[in-house]
Amino acid sequence: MLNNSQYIKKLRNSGLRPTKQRIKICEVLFNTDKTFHFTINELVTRISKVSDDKISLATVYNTVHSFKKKGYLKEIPINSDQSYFDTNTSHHHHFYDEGQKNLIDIDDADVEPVKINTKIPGKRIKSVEVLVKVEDDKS
Amino acid sequence: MLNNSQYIKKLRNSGLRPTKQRIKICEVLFNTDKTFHFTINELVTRISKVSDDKISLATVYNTVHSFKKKGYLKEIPINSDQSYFDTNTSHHHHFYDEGQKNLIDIDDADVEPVKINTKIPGKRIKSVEVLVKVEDDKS
DNA sequence: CAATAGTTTAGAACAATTATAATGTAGAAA
DNA sequence: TTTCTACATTATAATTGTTCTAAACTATTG
Ligand SMILES: [Mn+2]
Ligand SMILES: [Mn+2]
Ligand SMILES: [Zn+2]
Ligand SMILES: [Zn+2]
Repeated sequence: MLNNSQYIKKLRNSGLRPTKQRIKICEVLFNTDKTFHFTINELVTRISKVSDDKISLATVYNTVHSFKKKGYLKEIPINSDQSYFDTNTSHHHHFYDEGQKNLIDIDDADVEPVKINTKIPGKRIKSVEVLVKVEDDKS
Repeated sequence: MLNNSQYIKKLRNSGLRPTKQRIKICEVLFNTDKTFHFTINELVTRISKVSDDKISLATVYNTVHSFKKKGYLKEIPINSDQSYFDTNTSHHHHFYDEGQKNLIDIDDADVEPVKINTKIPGKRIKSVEVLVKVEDDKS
């Protein structure tokens, strides 16, 4: 929930020039109370809804990738057809409804620490993410 | 670790005609002690190494998809670029080394039951899978 | 056998993503 | 302010993984 001048600062601090395209994408992605998940095409649609002048598809891809590199977005491997991105960059988990193709956050606090009783020599754990697949409860 | 006539039975029992292509793919996928992960292209390579006559790419795709549908393979969402498949169809978890793009099984017994302290109304949990990202332990 | 439904195949089509190369622009230097 | 330059955007082409098509082939049944 920042205003444009704050996005400009944020971009500059990241070493990214605050172009009008990047600022617009910041607004669409971050100017909201709730975080959300999106595909590139969904993002393009959102952008076109709030803005008259269009941003080229290449720029949307470029921007999403640089935001991911800077840590402002996470990529979520759910579907091998399309990349899903997440504006929630905190450590968290997901419910996924394969039927509805619906992805819902699970707060890290709502998952008790996962104990892994094995390890790989020479490797250290970087993150532990839980994916909970759900289905309709037609009991 | 079955022989051809057992694959033929298995295929027939699944309602799949035991063609020589499907039998060959069964051999490559299941005639081994260890389960493994693969992409379609890696499978095509494996096939061409053990066989003179080639199986068309379309058939490899078709077969992998029907085996997945029959429950003989699982698809693993690791990478949004390419589909990864797993000949280990038991419930288990994964270590993933993003650097080496290396995927290693974690036995279900090596992960203590994951407690999720939240739920979605009207939905029931179908599975809980843990992805542990690892990196080089350069300490 | 002959008939038929299922299968394989080469290649076309498709969709997501990335590369290209020309044009535009933000920021710094003059 | 003007100029310069590295960075950014864009339209479009290229690439890649995957699916579709429709013709040829084959396992199975009668
Ligand atoms: Mn798929
Ligand atoms: Mn990707
Ligand atoms: Zn999320
Ligand atoms: Zn596995």
